[in-house]
Amino acid sequence: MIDVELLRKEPTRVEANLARRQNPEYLQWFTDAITRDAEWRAALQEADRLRRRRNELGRAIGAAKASGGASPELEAEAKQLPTQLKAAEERERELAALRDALLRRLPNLMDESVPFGKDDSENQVVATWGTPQPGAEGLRAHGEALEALGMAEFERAQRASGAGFYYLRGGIVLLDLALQRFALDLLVERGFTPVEPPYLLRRAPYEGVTDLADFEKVMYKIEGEDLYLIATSEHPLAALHLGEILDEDHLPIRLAGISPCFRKEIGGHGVDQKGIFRVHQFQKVEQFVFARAEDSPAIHEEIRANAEEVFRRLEIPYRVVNVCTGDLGTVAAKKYDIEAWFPRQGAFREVVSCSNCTDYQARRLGIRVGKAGRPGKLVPHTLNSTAVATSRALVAILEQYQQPDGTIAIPSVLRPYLGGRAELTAETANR
RNA sequence: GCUGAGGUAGCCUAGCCCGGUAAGGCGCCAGCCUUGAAAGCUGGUGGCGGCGACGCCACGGGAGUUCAAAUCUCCCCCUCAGCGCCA
Repeated sequence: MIDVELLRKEPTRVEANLARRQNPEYLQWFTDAITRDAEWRAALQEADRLRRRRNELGRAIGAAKASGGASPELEAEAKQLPTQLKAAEERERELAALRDALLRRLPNLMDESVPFGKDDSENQVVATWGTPQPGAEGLRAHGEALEALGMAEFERAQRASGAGFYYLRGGIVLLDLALQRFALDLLVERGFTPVEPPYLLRRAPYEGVTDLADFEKVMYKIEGEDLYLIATSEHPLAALHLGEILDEDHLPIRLAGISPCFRKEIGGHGVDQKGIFRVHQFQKVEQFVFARAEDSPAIHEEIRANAEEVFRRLEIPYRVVNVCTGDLGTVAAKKYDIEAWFPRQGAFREVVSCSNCTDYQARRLGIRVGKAGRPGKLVPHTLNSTAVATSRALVAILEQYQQPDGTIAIPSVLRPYLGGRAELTAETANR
C-alpha cells in the first residue's frame, strides 16, 4: 500500500510513477483516492465538531448533576445530537473505506531502474552465466524421462487429485530433498535463519502480502475456515512480524523459509506439458529479508547473488533479467528473474523471482521500525527471492544432466547429500 | 470439541462489580546533578485532523442502552489454561 501522506505531499511524483505502468485504471484510482481523501478530511472535521459538542454537553450535565441541579435545555440539545453524529460518522466511515479500497488496489511505486516495456518479452537481460548448449538428439522431455526411470506417476496423480499434481518416487525424491538441503545450507552459511512457517494463513495477514486478485486466481481456500494454503513461504514469513515494531539495530532480519507452495492457477500449456514444470504444488526454499529502507537496494543485490550462486554451483547456465514495467506485478518495486537454460526446450525459463517490495507489504501488515523500545513511524522494507523451487530446478537438472541412456547424472554439489551417489538410474521395485 | 480465565499505549499492570476528562510502573527522550557513567530528581513520551489555537480518537471488533460507556446489555474474533482427541 502506498503511503497516504505521500499521495498528499507529492501527488505528481506518484502520478508519474503510476503512469509508467500504462494502465489508465491506476490513474483513475489515484485521482479518486485523492478526492475521497479530501472529502474524508472534511467529513472528519464535521464529525469531530459534533463529538466535541457532545463531550462539552456531557461534562456540563455531569457537573450540574454533581452539584444537585438539572439542566433541561442542555439535555434537550444533547438528546438530538446522536442522530446528527450518527450520520456524520457514517459518512466519515464510508469515505475512509472508499479511499482505503482505492489505496489498497494501487500498485507499488516502481524503482527508477525498472525498464519500460509491455510484457515479459521486453524484460532486460542484465547478466548471463555459463554456456547454453542446444539439446542433444534424442533428449527426452523431463516427464517422459521420469516415467521411463519409474520415478513419476502422472496419470495416477490425475486420477487421485487432478491435473497439475504428481507422485514422485525413488531417487528423484532424494534429489528433491538434496536440493532443498543444499540451498538451505548455502543460506545458513550466509547468515539466514531457517524457518518452517505455517502452511496456512488467515485472510487478514494474507491481504497484507499479496495482490487482492490472487485470492480468486491463485490461492486455495479451506472450506468453512478463515484459512488459505500458502502460495509461497514468502507470505507467512512476511506475516511473522505482523503488527510489530522491529528494532532498527536488529535489521536486516534474514530468513530462509522452507515449505510446500500451493497454487490454483498454473499458467497455460506449452512445451513438454507432462511433468512438474507447471504444477499446483511444489517445494521451495525462499529468502526473505526485513531491512531498513536505505539498505534495501543492496540487500536486493545480495539475495540475487545468493540465488545465482545456487545455479552456479549446480552448473546450470542461466541469465538474469530486470523485469520491465509491463511484467512487474503490483507488489514489487523492482524484480529480477533468473531464467535457467532448458536444453530440451531450447529456451531460458523462469526459475527464480527476486523482488524488492519496499514498504508496500510492511505498511499493510502494520510493521514499523523503532529504536530501543521506542515506536517509530518508519516502515521497513521487505525483500524476497527464491533460492530454489525444486520442481523447476529438477526439470533443469533432468534436461541438463540427462545422459544418452536416459539416466540422470547428479550435480556434483548435491552428491554429498545423496551419500556420494553419482547418478539416478531406473527404479525397479514397486512398479 | 467442552469448561474456565483473559485481550487497556512499545512492554507490564490498575480501573470494570457501583457509567462522568484512562491512573501507575518499565522502557525511551530531554534537563538537572556528575570528571564520565550509573543511581537520584524534574519534565516529556500513542494515532488522526488542523497553518495554528486546538480538537477528536484510542481500553480486541461491532451493535445497543444513555446527555455520557474501558465500565451496563447483546453478537463476533482472538489468546491462554484445564479436560477430551491426536502424529
